[in-house]
Amino acid sequence: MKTAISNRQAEIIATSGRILMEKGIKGLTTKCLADEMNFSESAIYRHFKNKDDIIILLLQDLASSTESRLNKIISQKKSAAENIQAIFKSQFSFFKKNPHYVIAILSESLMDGSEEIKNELFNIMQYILKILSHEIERGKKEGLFIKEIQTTELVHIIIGSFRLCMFKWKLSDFKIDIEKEGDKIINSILLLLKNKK
Amino acid sequence: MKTAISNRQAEIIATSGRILMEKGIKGLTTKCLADEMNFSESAIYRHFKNKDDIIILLLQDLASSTESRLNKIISQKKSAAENIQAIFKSQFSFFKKNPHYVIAILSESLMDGSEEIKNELFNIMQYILKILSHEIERGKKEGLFIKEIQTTELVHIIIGSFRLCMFKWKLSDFKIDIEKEGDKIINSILLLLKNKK
DNA sequence: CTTTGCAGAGTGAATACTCACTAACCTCTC
DNA sequence: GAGAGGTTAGTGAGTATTCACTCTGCAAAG
Repeated sequence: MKTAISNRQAEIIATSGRILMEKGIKGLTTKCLADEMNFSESAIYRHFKNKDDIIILLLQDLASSTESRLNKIISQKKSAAENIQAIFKSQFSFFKKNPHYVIAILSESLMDGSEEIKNELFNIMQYILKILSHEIERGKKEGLFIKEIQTTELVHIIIGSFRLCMFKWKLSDFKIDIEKEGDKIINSILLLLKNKK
Repeated sequence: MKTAISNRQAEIIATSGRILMEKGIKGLTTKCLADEMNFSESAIYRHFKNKDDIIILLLQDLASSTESRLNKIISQKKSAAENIQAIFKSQFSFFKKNPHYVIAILSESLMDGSEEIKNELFNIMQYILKILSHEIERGKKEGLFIKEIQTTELVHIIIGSFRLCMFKWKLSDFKIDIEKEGDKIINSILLLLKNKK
């Protein structure tokens, strides 16, 4: 399905990322993209069918990089708590290096957009949900996490906290130290999850 | 400061709410608003300086109704846990009746919009933050909530969970039973907050 | 001589907002 | 109680701008 990405396409999605950071979703227009690429608007359409396809490629990039990154972590088979911590740390450090993805993930305009884009966003969310659920179940079986609360709810609380971190970070124009703030939240959550003996 | 709202203005913000539900933020255009009001686009400007002012009034409505609603709850001086539960229940039942506010609250386009709109959204968030912090501090003093985690983090976790509820609800096109789902989350959170003796 | 990569000019649709104008109504005065 | 003067709420035709996207043509590469 996935055709190889040309150099030019890679450049375009990289530039799109930069624009996302500088001007937000609304700033990501074909005109702006062409300006930043130092070529004309019409040149874009030599490399992409339409604007949606640019965003889709960008999200596919995020999806595949997220999956390979997190799969590596959970394959190490440490404790559930350690894995969850490692997942969060990895997410925060990755987004710190690539904050433009946060703009895409939190964007309602993308969510309201084309069906394909929506699916890409869903896939990413579903994947995170899946591995978090798995780790929590594992933690419960190990007797480390409280069993009184359903996994679904725990995952909800974790993801909600994570998203709010991202949201606050974006609101601060990415000036907050997200790794520091994120750490605080992970540790608090892990403390809450701990089984009361 | 606040001048009295005319009937027409009230009608316009009510219609805006309906449009928000039917067509989302993107659908809330002056043309659409005029169509739904059965008058011309220009007539809007007899009642509002500009489109932003319509949204500001809508958010001010939300703010004042939220404050009076929640102030009543916390003034009853029940236990912190009961208050937090009542706050959530009140929020969920209010939003169930007025789901269009959820669209406004979760909207990034509004957040990226005018400074005044952003301030309105901030005020609402700040208010919720304030009363939740207060209740949690109270719960800690009463010895009901765990003291090992800072209030800031606990509030973050609670608000994050709440926002994710809203987000999922909106994603489902408001088909999920938000009061039921919300209840589950409140109870889980309150269980987590409980002091481990 | 065909494909690739681009430029330039343009298109149609949408958007928030303005402007000149008007019909209906209210109130005061003679 | 009839006109004068003013207000209110509306119309319809526009404006400037922005947006994604298209069409035609051109130059270089293979």
